[in-house]
Amino acid sequence: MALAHAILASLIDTPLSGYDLAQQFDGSVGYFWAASHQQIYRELSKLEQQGWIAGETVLQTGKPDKKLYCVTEIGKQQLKSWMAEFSEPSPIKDDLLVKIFAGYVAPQAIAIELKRHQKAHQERLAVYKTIEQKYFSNPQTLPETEKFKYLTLLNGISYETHWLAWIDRAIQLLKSSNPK
Amino acid sequence: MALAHAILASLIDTPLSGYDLAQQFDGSVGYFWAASHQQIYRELSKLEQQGWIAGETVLQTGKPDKKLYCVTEIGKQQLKSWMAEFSEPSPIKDDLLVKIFAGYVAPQAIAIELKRHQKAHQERLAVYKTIEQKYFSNPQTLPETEKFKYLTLLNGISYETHWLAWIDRAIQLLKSSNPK
DNA sequence: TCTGCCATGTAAGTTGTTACATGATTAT
DNA sequence: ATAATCATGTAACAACTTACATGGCAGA
Repeated sequence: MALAHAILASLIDTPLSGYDLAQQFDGSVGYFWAASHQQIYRELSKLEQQGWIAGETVLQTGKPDKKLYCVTEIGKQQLKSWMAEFSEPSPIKDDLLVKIFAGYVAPQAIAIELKRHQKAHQERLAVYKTIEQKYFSNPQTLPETEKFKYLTLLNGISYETHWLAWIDRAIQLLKSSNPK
Repeated sequence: MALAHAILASLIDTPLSGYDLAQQFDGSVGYFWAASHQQIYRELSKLEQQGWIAGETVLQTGKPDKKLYCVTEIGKQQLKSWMAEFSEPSPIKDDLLVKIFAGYVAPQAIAIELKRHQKAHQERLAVYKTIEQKYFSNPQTLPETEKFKYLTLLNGISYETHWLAWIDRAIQLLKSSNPK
């Protein structure tokens, strides 16, 4: 359900094409709700059919035509009522944790995986910190809307920090048990 | 893919029935790879067909018969090679963050949601801490296998702590902007 | 010339969710 | 009586992934 609403949320401020949305979902919103371009196009067709969004084809010279979508009144109402609904914390699905739980390999192999993940989380964190410095260096003076976006960014930073701390601990714990 | 392997991992130590597995997935492994009983039964049929596991029907008195599955040699190999594969950090999918990002409701409504989630995370954390005290009160003396399970528990604790800290910050930030 | 970006989609397959179905036993 | 637990599944649907497909334009 949330993909539809994440799209609505993205279209509230500015009309976007499917392509634009796919870009957006590869960053910003995509950091906490990933979606491929195929999913997005499919969802857009469905939303247009339902009348939650309206599309308008824009002819372009030198580039393929694009179709800009914006949210209809019905769409806005739908978004609002979805926002008012309760939601549960989303269940975790994590390969790495399944692997570690299984513990069916040499600790060495796991250590390598841990280091790969460490690198990935460090990179993600660096991206978030850059965004923070660029757009949110002064949180006190942010307008309401921006405060919400800032909160999601803080969540990302907190999340990556948690992972990095845990990985450190994990590496340490595995080392202590395997001195060789 | 990981469901199959999570099941294999669960069956490595002891043979279990679909029902038993469903119970397990509602706790322990389920904390980082959720699956419903329908999914589990479907996956079990598939795994048996592929020859990764072998099922044996056990007649019971007073209870319906059950089918115990154990991992075959092929299954063990599959699990091992999957464990050696690289995996990426799993993408986040979180309703609450989409809602906050959209910021399309009264801050009040969001504050209510935040408190609901706070409660849920507190409960989860309490469960983890209980497990820690019960089974892992002395991490130094744990055998290798148990160390891995302990690590996943630590991850859970770290994760819930991260959420709780973020929620505190979020509530605070929303309050400061809306004194009324 | 080849890579990458712009822009849109289809098709097939896997995974996950929701609802339905059965039937015996045990506890309230 | 009624509800809950044990135990197993089917069926329909929704969501997601992977691969394939097209075609022009800009830059190295």
